[in-house]
Amino acid sequence: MTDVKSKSFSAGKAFETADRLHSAAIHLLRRLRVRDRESGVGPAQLSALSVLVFGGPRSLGELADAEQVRPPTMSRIVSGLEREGLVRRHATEDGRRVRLEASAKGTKILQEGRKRRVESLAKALSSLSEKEQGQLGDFLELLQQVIRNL
Amino acid sequence: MTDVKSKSFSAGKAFETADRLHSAAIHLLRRLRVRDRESGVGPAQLSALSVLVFGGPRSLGELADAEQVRPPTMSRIVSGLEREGLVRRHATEDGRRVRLEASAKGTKILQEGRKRRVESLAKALSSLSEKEQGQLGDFLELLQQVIRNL
DNA sequence: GCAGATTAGTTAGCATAGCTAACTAAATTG
DNA sequence: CAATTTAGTTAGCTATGCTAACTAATCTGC
Repeated sequence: MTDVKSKSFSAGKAFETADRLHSAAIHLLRRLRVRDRESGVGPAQLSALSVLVFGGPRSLGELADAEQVRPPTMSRIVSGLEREGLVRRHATEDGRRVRLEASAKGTKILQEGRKRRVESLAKALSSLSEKEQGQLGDFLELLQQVIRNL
Repeated sequence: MTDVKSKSFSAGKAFETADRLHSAAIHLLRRLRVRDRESGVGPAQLSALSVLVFGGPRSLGELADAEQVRPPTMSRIVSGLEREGLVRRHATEDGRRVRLEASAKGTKILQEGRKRRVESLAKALSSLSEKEQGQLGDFLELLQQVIRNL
């Protein structure tokens, strides 16, 4: 709040940017959750399923790493997905590892969720100019880079 | 993925933007949560406290609206904040309503959390050029607008 | 001015999701 | 082949989300 000029990014600006990013992420997810709940699949399950659908099969540990959660957390998320028939466990040569794969049903559910999400988003985006919509894509590029470095 | 050109925002692009926003929000929060956990205050509590600190005192219902959660959910979040002495309940003329106010301790804890968050974010932002850092602020403006319309 | 309706908040009970600690089972290593 | 390491699960805690059902206070209409 004080300290107006530092090397390249003022402390006040950084504080504000951090808070706004934090708040924006929280509120965005709360809104999207409303639509996602229609699928009967929780947000963590949906996100994990998305990795399997778009990134292909992998082990539980790899999925936990991709989702930045601990193995026990991912173990339970996968149990839920398996119970609903959205993901299948397969044995591998390494008897400790499991190979997780999205089922056809899981892929379908995920794509339906995407459809609902995009409906909400498209509606929200309609208030932006075409140019701004393009900028949003650039922003996401930047944001993804920031998150990777976080 | 097909349907390359629609009126102003192709379906494929909208799908991708929706997914990327969704995924970015999830992963951003997971990362920030790591630092926020040091405060011993959960993410929902921190977000609610932030509204009281920066937006001033208000009723439980108003806070629930601001945070986009149901009253019972906010009631419990506030109970946790009160238990830790970060928020105080005051009576109002309307006997049904409570006036929620951040305590000095709550304000201090929030600002410390901000500090930790901005440390992480500043580190992540250091990989961006100065110009990109400026753009990030502008794009946040856009994102907040999208969320308000969601 | 009081009976009934409305409004604010809480309580109870359920589910998901995060964690650590402690366990099992399988593979690797010396 | 014994000891260590690695992969995953189970158990148990906390926090957050919801709906349904409750209490208490205020407002409305006659």
